[in-house]
Amino acid sequence: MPDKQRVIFHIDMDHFYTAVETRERPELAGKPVVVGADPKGGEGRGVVATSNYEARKAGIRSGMPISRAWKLCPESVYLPPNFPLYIRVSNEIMTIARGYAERFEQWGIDEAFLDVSDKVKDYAEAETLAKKLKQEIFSKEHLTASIGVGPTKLIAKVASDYQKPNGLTVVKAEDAEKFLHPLPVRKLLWVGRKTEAKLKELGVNTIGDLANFDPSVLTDAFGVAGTQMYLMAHGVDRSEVQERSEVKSISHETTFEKDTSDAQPVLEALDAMAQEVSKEAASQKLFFKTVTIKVRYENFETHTRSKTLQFITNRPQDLRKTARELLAQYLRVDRKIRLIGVRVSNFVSTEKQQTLA
DNA sequence: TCTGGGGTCCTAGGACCC
DNA sequence: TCTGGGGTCCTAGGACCC
Repeated sequence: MPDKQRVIFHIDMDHFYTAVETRERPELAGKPVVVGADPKGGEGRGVVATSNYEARKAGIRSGMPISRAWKLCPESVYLPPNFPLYIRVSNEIMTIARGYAERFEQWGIDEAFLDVSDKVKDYAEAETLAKKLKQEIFSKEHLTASIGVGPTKLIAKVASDYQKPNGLTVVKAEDAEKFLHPLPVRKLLWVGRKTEAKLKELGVNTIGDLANFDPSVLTDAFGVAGTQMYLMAHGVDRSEVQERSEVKSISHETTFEKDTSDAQPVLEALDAMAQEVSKEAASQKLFFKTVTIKVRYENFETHTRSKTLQFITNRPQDLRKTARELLAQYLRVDRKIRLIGVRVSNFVSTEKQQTLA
């Protein structure tokens, strides 16, 4: 292979939550299924986590308000997420996939990057290997995956999304720009809704437009991200497939069923979340220094406030007290609260703590 | 359309230290 | 007197990912 091209897989499970639910409950097969918030007859708050392909035919998409999904397709089956189940299945799949890779990087619950450069001698072999991985997952888990194969993480990621479900798309380095350029910029990693809108104002709609744009203008408008975007549009992405290191923060947040300016239920929810979060930290043997609370008012205005303690702790009473202090200024009779959250970060693990001691 | 919950990373200003 | 430069940490907000 010229220039020791890398070979990277991006694997993406097809409509993961609904696929797992349908596997567990075969009577759901063929029906539109939505996993997410309780629609409550169209009055529910929250969003769609995943919809299967039958529900997508009705226009239902991830991230859509559940009330809108209900209007589009009330006859769909609506299920609450069963995360313990999804995590168990995810772990099994990740174990299978990890076995194919020299280096492995999990990406969310149902995606992963694999560096298989040393496992194959060319892209034909890479394609065979990807098929084998899909096959093994299907025979062991009865779930389908889409895989993208490319010389960089970015290209593999875009490729896995190119044909879904149950897809396999292989893009060699020499075909990368031809593959990317017709696609909308939104397909690029890190180009979300806001960035897409700003690019549109500049007249940039496709990845090809981006590749032909003045890179210094992009850097002025977007900083380092602008430079990265320009390189990505040319298929350049030097980032490595890297095992995720330890967790950086632990948080819980909750949206109230009804917005409230009453302090009591807000404080009760805060205390309960503080309890949960400190328990989670303790179970991972982590001590934290920084506490952050989050408040969202009914108009969606969102604030965070954090405090770094002079000591490390994972005691629930320390978290509760700090969280209450941070929240106090946001409890106002004239403002209704929609959501509150608690996060801890700045961890010191027990091992490190022992070294310090 | 009316917007979850769990995360990561970046930016920018200010404090503080040498 | 009217003022440095570099480094690190803290804080608040925001974009993005699944």
